[in-house]
Amino acid sequence: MAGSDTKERILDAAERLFAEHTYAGVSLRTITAEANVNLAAVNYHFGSKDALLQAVFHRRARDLNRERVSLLAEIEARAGGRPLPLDDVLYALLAPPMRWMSDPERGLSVFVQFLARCRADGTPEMKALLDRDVRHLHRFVTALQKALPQLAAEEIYWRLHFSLGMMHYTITDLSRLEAISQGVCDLEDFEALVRRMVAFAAAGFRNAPPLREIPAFAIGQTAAGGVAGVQAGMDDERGARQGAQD
Amino acid sequence: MAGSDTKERILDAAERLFAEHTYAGVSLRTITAEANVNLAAVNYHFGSKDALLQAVFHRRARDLNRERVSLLAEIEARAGGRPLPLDDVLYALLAPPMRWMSDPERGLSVFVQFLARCRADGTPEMKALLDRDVRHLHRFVTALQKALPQLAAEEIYWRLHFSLGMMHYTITDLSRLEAISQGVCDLEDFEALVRRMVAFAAAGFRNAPPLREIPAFAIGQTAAGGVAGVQAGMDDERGARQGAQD
DNA sequence: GTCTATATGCTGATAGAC
DNA sequence: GTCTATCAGCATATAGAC
Repeated sequence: MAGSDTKERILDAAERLFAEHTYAGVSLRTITAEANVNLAAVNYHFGSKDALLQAVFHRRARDLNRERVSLLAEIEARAGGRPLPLDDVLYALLAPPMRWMSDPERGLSVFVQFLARCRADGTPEMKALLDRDVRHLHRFVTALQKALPQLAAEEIYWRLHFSLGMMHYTITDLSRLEAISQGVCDLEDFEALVRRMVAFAAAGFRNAPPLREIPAFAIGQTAAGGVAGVQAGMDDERGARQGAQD
Repeated sequence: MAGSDTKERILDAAERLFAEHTYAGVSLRTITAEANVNLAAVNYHFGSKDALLQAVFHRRARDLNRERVSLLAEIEARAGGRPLPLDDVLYALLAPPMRWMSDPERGLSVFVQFLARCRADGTPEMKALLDRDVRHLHRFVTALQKALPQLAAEEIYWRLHFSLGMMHYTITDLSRLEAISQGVCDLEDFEALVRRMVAFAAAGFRNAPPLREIPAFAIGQTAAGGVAGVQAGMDDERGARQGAQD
């Protein structure tokens, strides 16, 4: 038990710390201290910090993939030859990571956050690991086209991108919504969250007009200095005041 | 010119490198080499690496805030006392960072990515800096309520969150869409991108049903091992195969 | 497998010449 | 303001006792 347990404890600690503090932001000393193992154990069991990162990834990626395949298959089977129900396809796309996030034992939850953090990290190894998920997304493109046959492929891609953004942001920045809503939104009810997310995305897929029917916006075209800037993570009144030089 | 130019060059280099490689992932040596200045210049001009980070933030945050305020004001003025047009409010929320992203001189573009990266970074200083943007978002909550008076506050918060996710993800992970669409989507046309994004979000705001009218999903409730898992950044077939142990 | 001790290099920060 | 030289500390990784 001893050896295997050490390995698992290292993986757990690394997963959690990487998810919270970035790959470069966590040292092996921090990881081994958190895992209550000796510093040298990481290099003994994994070879290097980089190899540890990949081990954290691969430990759960297999289960994730297996579960995803079964869910997709279930939807196709239910539909028979009929067009796929849009809401179900979007549910298959968005629900699984949300379920992982709500894992009461926190293990899967941490892994999902770890993966989201990996996307944000700039290390080449990370990129290489994550840039391989394109093939899988093509399954969803196909499924979405079966659900909305009249929609052009370009529109499918963009709306899929927007839907992934909703999910990704929910994984990484739910704390921000907490700060905004100040208790109005129940952030613990992941079942309701998934239903809201699917409904919002489905409405976008179904009801957004194609590009040619969207009018150009006339706002903010006047001022010489360009248009207002507001951004997800930074347009902060106090921050901007601090930044002001007058 | 010499001193001020050095400061600017350091800020430019730090902004770019932090955006790409994380705060912890970039050393002062890398920054000063990139900026073609002496290593000691950072500590002379800014005091510390941490202070440099904050300086990068504050350099452009003021302009960002100023532009945002003027755009919001323009929309309110155009509406007079009438209810605000939903699409315009969403345009005010989503368009500015997209415009910054499309800055041909790349300076503003890098800053937006820098800010998105800050959100992903776990350093306490970052968190403190970014957690102050809540007040500004309340303006948009109010504006959205004026645009959709019948919508409950809870729904407004969630849909605002989803819309911010679309924008945030577009800033950080547009390369993924490029990989998926393989040339079908034009990622250079930010004006079209903004129109698509606003249209998708507006459709979600307008047409998504409230929670009580969204049916629960029956998929994936059967298997003992839980439901499929698919996530934005990781469900990779090859990766999962590598992770498999059989 | 687990530990201590250590090798080697890079980190942020500073002192002091110019 | 800019440079060189250097500090003290921490990083990853490894060698070798137990």
